[in-house]
Amino acid sequence: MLTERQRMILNAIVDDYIRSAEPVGSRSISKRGDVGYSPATIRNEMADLEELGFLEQPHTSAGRIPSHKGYRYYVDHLSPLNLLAPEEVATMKMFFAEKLNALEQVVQHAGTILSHMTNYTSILLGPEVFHTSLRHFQLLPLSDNTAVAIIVTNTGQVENKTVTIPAGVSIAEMEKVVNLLNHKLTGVPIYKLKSALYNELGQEMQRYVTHFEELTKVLDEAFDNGQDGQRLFLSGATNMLTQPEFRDVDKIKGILDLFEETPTLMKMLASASAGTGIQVRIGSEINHDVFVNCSLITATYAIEGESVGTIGILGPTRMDYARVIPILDILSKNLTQFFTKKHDK
Amino acid sequence: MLTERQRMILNAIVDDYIRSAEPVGSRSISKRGDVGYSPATIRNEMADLEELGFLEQPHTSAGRIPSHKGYRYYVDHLSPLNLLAPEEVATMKMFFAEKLNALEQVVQHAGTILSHMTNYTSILLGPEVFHTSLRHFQLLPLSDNTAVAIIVTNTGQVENKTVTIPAGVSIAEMEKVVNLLNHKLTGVPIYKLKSALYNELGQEMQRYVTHFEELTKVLDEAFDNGQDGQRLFLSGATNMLTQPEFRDVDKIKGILDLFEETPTLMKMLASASAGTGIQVRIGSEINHDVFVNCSLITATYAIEGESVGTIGILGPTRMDYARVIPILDILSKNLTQFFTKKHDK
DNA sequence: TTTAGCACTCGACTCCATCGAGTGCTAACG
DNA sequence: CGTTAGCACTCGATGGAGTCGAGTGCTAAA
Repeated sequence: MLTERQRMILNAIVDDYIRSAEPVGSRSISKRGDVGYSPATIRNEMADLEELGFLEQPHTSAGRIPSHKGYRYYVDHLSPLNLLAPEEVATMKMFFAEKLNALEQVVQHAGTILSHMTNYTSILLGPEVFHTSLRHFQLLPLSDNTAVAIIVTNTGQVENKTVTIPAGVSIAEMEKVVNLLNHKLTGVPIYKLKSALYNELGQEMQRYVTHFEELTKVLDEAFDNGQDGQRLFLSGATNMLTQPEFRDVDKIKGILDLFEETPTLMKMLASASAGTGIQVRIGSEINHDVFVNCSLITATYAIEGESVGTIGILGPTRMDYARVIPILDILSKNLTQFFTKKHDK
Repeated sequence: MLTERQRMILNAIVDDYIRSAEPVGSRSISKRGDVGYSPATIRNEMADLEELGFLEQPHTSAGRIPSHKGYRYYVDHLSPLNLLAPEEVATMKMFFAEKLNALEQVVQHAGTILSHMTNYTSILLGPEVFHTSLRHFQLLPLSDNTAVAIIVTNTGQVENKTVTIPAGVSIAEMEKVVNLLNHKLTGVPIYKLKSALYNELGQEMQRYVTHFEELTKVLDEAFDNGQDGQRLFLSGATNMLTQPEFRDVDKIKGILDLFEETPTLMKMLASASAGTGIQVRIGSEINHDVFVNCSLITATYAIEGESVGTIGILGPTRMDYARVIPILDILSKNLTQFFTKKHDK
């Protein structure tokens, strides 16, 4: 589709623009050395590239900037992953050498590392409870009509919820049910809890328990891990402010507003997990008006081969892809390795 | 210190400036009606007020703006709490009528209500675990050498931590200890757990258990609720961006950066809890460079007479004190009432 | 003591000239 | 024929001059 020379020039322009955030002129490309042509020649090619839709011109007498299509081409043809400085790779490795116990803490910490290393905003989804299984269930009375339901997963995540106890249900009764559940449901994946409750245990429970219906309602409530099944971690939100394209308060407002809408961000990240490997979404590909000038790069991490969470970097479309992509790649792989190892133990 | 007329004029100026965010001239004050003097007279008084340090002049031919001292005077002499619209009070009442079980959720929700009602940023400290007591303790093995420690308080808060189990300690041994602890420590305030563990139980435990030292280390770890004792909730951070004084990205950057530093914010809020009732800190009184142009208004809420958390509103010094103060007042009182009632049940 | 009148100040805004980076086109060059 | 030098042209950015007007301080009269 593009000649070798066009490819080189487009590459050079995107590269330059990523560095400078200013429209790139033919002269500066010519002087870079890696494209050995005169400004005039480059100008001709630039005109062609613009016609093909890879470049844009803010106004007649300015240089060119990459279009979304231009970025897309650049990313898709990015040279075999750029090498990171060894000390940076070391930083990431070291992080996993640290003794951290709580799964979610590890993910959160990974987020701050990401945002610090890249100077962009990191958005991560914590390990999905979905694919973990029940380790222990408990119902602890607090007062006459409330109790805390506690669910512990095999990964050590603890979810809790305060539930209301229907009038007439005795503590003894509840204990019986809880014992039964622990006996029968330990090891069952969290997402199967509800169906297991109804299908397999329903009858048995009905035999032991008088207030069957009320109790299932309580358990329903306890097992219903709405959006709490996964936690969202955001780090380096203010890095957005350092980007010249967002120096304007009005432009940044919408973005920061969205940062407070956890569910929306979750959906955004979750929709990525379908694809495998590193996924790059540029501008409108993110499907969010406020992010038209942003790019989102995501990767997933897994436990035992099953993808359970997502790590992502959000920055301007003029993002340093060549640097961010390998960072995400390494970090996600390390996370997977770390969790899998931990899980096996 | 000030004449009645000076007080009125100062009041009028602060009032106007809060509304308009623009330097206030003598003419506009004269036209307000509540101060029945000509611009010339008011000009004279304004000159005096400036000399006394209550007003400032951005430049010679501009109106006056209140100085920190001016705001302070204004706040300290604020007329007996302004009345809120009944429907606003109703909004807050309604919120507490809702059936919400988890304590922290209530606080978090209160934060969003605060920021929405005021259009400023709300910062709240969740109920301190410190003053709650142990309801249940549990140690749940996950793998050969790790376990989840779960602490449930009488308020239904659940804290959990993954701990490492020293080699050689058997599960049976651990269970013995946990049973003993539940038997002896239920009802003990969280902050006394550690000392209770050492002083009262040390000897008894030593009798039953062989790996005494290793086990206390584990329990130490479990009971050590570092900064997790309290949770911070921030809402409406982007409301800051709508304030004309922060239209500049450089000015806002520092503020938003600090918003990501949870521990700093915590200290900031906690230092308020010393005072009772509503506390207003203006500009430099907050003791933070980035907040020189901000004011922080805080109130505390209590459980059983003991103050356990703080709710606060951060906005520009040019904040609508007359509105924010009663809102905070009502909400904090409602929170106290709500928690106390809930606690009694 | 209060107020009307007035000269003065100074930021905000508009207009305009200048500057320069970058372009597109044409013609010359190897 | 591809490449390049040369050149006129475009257009945003920059900066200075002029104007406007809100607001002041001071003086003198009511």
